[in-house]
Amino acid sequence: MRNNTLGSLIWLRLMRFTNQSNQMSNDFLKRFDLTTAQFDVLMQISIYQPLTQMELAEKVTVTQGGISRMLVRLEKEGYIVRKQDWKTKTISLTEKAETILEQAMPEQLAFQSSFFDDILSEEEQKTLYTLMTRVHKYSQKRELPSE
Amino acid sequence: MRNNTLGSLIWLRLMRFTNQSNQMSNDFLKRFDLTTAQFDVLMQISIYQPLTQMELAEKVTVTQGGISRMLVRLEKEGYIVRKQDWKTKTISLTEKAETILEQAMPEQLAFQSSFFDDILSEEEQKTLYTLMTRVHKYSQKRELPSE
DNA sequence: TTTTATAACTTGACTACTCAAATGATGCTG
DNA sequence: CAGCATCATTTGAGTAGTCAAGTTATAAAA
Repeated sequence: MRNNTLGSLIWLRLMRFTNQSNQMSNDFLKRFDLTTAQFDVLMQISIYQPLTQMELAEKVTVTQGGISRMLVRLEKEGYIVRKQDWKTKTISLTEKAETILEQAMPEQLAFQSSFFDDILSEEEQKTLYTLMTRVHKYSQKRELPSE
Repeated sequence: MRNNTLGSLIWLRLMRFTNQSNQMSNDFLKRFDLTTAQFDVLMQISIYQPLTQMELAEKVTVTQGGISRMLVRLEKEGYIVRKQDWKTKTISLTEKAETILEQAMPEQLAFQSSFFDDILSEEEQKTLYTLMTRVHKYSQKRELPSE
C-alpha cells in the first residue's frame, strides 16, 4: 500500500526537519526572549529598514494580515516603531531591538549552522544549498501561473 | 554586516521553501476539503491504525495538546473515531476518511513529488534525500542531550 | 474503601498564521 | 467639495500549534 515516490519522501523529511529545528530554535532563542518568527522578522527589518509592511510581508513570506498581527506584538514589546508615511506605514527597529539583535544574531546564525556543520562536509553543504535553491526558485516560478 | 554562514543560508532556504510549499499544498488539497496538516495526520492514522494519541503525536511531531485539538476537529468533521480503551484513546479512520484518502493520497503524493521531479534528476533527488536524512537524524539525536 | 500514584488526555492562555471583508489614507474627477 | 478609486493596513473568524496546569481512568497500597 505504501507507494511513496522519492519526491514525497524528500518532502516529508523537509517538513519534519524544519518543524523540529524550528522548535529547537524557539527553545534556543528563549534566553533572548524571542521566538524564531520574531527573530526572522527583526532580522529582515534590520537589513532593509526602513520599509513598509507589504515589503516586509513578502520578505518573510506571510500575508499582510499575518505581518500586521506580528508587528502589533513586536511594537507592544518595544522592538519596533511604525509611523504612517503617506499611504503606507514605515517600520524601523528601536534601540532595544538593535541591542538584542547584536547579541542574538551571531549566536542564532551559529545555532542554525550547527545543524549542518557537524554532520555535512563543506562540499556536501554546498550541494545541499544548490539543490534547495533550485527547488525553491522553481516553486516560486510555479506560484504565479497567471500572467 | 551580513556575515551569513553557508549553514544559515541553507536553513533559511529550507524554512522559506517548506513554508511556501505548505501553503501551495493547502491550496491543492482544498478540493478534498482538507488541509496539509489534516492530510498528514490522516495518512499516519491510515498507516498505523489503530493507535493511541501519544503514538500519533510522535509520528507527526506535535505535542499531546496539539494532537488533542487536531483530533477534536477531525472527529467533528467525521473523519475519525476515538474510543476509550483502557487508559488510552484508540484512534481509527471512518469510512468517509478512507474514501477521501483513497482519492487524495495518490494525487497529493504526485503533487509533493512535482516540486522535485520537474527540476532535479533522479540522481540529484537521491543526493538531496540522503543529505536531508542525515541532517534530520542528526538533529533528532541532539534533541535528547540528557540520558 | 478512601488515598495515592501515574499515565493519557484535555484545556486555558498564548503565538502565529490564513482568508476575506472592513477601514484608513490619499488622490482624482466631476 | 462630494464621491469614487485605489492602495495599505486592520480585523473577525478560523486552523494549527506551544506550554503548563488540570482532568480522567486505572491500579495498587493504607
